[in-house]
Amino acid sequence: MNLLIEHFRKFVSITSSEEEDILSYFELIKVPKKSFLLKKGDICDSSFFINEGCVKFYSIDNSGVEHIILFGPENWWITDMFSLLSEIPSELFIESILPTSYYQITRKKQLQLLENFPKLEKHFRILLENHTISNHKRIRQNMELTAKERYEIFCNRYPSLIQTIPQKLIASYLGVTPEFLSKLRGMY
Amino acid sequence: MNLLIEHFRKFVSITSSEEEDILSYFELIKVPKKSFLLKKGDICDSSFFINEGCVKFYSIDNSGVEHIILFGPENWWITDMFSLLSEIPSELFIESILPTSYYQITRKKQLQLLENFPKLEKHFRILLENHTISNHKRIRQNMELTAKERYEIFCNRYPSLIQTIPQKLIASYLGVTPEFLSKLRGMY
DNA sequence: CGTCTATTTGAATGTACTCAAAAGCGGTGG
DNA sequence: CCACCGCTTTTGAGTACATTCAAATAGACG
Repeated sequence: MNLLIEHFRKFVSITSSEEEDILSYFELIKVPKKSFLLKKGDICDSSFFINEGCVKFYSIDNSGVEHIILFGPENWWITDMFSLLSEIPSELFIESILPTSYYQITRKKQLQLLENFPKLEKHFRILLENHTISNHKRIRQNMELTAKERYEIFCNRYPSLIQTIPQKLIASYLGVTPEFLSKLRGMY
Repeated sequence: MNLLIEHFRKFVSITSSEEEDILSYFELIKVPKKSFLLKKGDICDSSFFINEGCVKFYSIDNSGVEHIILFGPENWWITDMFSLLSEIPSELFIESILPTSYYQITRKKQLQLLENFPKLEKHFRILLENHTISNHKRIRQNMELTAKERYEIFCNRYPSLIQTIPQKLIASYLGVTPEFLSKLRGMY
């Protein structure tokens, strides 16, 4: 019962004889919290599949403030696509916020994987389609809703994260200051 | 010299004998401005490639305010991926803001196209990758920058749109009121 | 030319931010 | 086991960015 293979099986059928072959393209890595999978300035050459734990994908603006673009919980696929494709140094960070294990695959190996298992093209296309849908929702919500409404939606959607991660990370994801989020929470 | 075929040729090689066959999956449609390619409540069953002109992709919030998620100028690929994939009625609108011609392809035909020209899978994957990069930039900019900074970036990036489309649409894209954008522009 | 829409301007308001300080909480070492 | 340290969360006062509403002006198009 491997999470990564199960993940592929959501959209593509994989025989048990293929499993091992596919997994050989990946490296399984365990890290404690506060470990960096990617740092600003690095050229991102890999994609990551979060197997256990959670990472944050974020930027740091000119004033030194952190902005979380998205969380990568279990079962999430994450990379800095811009740096990965352009081979330009990344402006972003990927960092574990819990003890985390993840599968890493370099771009080169990913391309080989797709050569050898063309049916996986479909899998990655579907992932990207779903990701695009989420991004549009996020953009809409940031334009249409107040911080309070966004917080309520976040609580409903990620009840488990609320319990396990610091409020200031949620504030950073919602695009407000931790102080302001604290005030919102008081308004009930 | 066909824009759509040239577009495919950016990432995938297409022989001249394939051209006609590929184009047969699409329908070329011309419309005046203020025509709807998609309305809220419709199930989106097609994707659109903008050949000439420009469309806006937007939502209308509970207060009746319009929020532009993205512009689709020439050479742009656009659809409501959520509705297209889920077959749930769309919450979004796609509407021409200039006289526009576009290629339309239904989901069904697109899947057939991919069956018959599997190399196009790669093309659509790359499109989605680039789209994902743009979305992340947009999310970052909305969190990191003030309205004024976002406006300046928009002017630099889409100088041609500034000349041709109403300010209020730019305000809607930037996520500010038209009145406030007008004030920003006065501050030079 | 007249009508409709877009843009500008101004005053009052609201949402969210900054800075500062206090309170709470969790882990670590003595 | 408790005391202390560092980090997170809360609270408060003052401020800034952006909105609302209203009205005037400018532009576009039949």
